[in-house]
Amino acid sequence: MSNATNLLQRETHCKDCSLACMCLPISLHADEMDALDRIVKRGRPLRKGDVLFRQGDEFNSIFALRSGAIKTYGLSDEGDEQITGFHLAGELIGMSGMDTERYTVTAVALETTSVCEIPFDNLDELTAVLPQLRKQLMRLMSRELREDQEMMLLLSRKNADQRIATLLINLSARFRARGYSARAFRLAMSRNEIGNYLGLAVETVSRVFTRFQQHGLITAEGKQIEILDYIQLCALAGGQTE
Amino acid sequence: MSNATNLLQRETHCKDCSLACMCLPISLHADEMDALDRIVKRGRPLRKGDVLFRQGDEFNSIFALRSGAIKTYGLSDEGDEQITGFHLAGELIGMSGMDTERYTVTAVALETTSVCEIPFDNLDELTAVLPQLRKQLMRLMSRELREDQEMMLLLSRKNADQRIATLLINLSARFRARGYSARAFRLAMSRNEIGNYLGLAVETVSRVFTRFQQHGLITAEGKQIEILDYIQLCALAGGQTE
DNA sequence: CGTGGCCTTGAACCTAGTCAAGTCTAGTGG
DNA sequence: CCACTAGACTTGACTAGGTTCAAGGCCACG
Repeated sequence: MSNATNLLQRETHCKDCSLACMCLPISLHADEMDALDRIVKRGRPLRKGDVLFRQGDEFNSIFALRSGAIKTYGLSDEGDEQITGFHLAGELIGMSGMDTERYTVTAVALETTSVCEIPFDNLDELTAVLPQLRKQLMRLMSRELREDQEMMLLLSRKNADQRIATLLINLSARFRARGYSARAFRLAMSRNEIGNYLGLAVETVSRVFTRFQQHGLITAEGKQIEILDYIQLCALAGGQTE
Repeated sequence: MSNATNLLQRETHCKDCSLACMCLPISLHADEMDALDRIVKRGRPLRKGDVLFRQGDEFNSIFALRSGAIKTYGLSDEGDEQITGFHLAGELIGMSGMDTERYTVTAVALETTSVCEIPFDNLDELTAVLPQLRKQLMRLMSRELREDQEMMLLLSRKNADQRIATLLINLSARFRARGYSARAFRLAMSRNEIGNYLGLAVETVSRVFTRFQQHGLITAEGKQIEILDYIQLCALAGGQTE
């Protein structure tokens, strides 16, 4: 509505978006991308701590992250939060709500974050006429299934060291894919959130970070991480206990 | 090809299938169901131990289970199998292969099992013209995402007792949904497979079963299970340690 | 400069894993 | 039909990795 918003909207069409290559528009033609673009809503950025949607809210849209980072969490039976994922630019969230018509998790910004809102009914109609879009939506859901399976493997098979190593390698690869350094980056989430996500106590996370530093695998100053021994960290993440 | 196969095929159209209400054809009209039916292939039943598809095989079809039970597993980095799910009649499997064009898990029959093969390219074309089918396919994927999230919660938050209780309650509900007894049923999987799936050692699974019996929650004779105290088992599965 | 939140460190405890027998069961062949 | 065997299951004793509890340090922000 304001000039600022208009400016923001004008700046960011799918065809100009550097993330298009990993987002929904993959392999759409220019006119198809326009059609997609027309249904996308781009609001003002979220600030750290802002809620994008709440578990139980009516499911109307899925969201593509344009920048920043989001955590999603559900409430466990005891009422405390269980983080189900950390999401970076180019990723789609909210899809698990499709089944029940309500979001199954809450999504909160970990830092200043801008998102594209994609009303699902419109998207659904569009997928009927754009096979490539349909395919990509399916692909993204399928990929999430695969990632969840890897997470299950991590949770049921890996020890604390391996879990943290896996997370670091995973983040590193995702940063690289987005054009950032794979070697040095800043964690958007707290130790507490890492522990919650990986099924570890905060204390354990902390201890593993110190141990990794003592062994010269990484340096960690607060949230600033540098990977020193990528090879060995990979090996750890991969499974074998060195 | 044989008479037997023809008979089998004739017997089982989607519109006659008792599982249609939880499978893909939900809320399709008769003619739409025919269209779906035309692309479905129904082969001879699998016997216990038969492989439906292998991790790494080219992804061409998804499969709907008509009867029996299937386990899916991936190989962990150390090379041993990690079971990612037990699947019963009416469920769809193979969808996580969509992303990579290869199946990400191996699917093996736990008992005599018949499946409907649904070539994905045909299904995809059909979803362009059948909005209800598209919706249902999305829903099923979305549901699987939600179930995976619950599994992650189980693996990162629940102790051995709660895990086993959750599995039993979950199976019980699924049997009920299929018209079988929710109170007494036969497990298709071994203790080993249960442990593998839930991230527990076989010995732990065994101990929990005995403990549950001592506390009068269930009886277990081999794979035959009877739930004696549904309420308390639910409470356990739900989270609180009684 | 003080406060609160986040992070780190230490010590004790506990759950589930591992190792090692031993039992039960289903399937096989004499 | 029964004896035999391999695999599945159970049970006990010990161990280890991670949680919990408790305390103290660090940093950012008012």
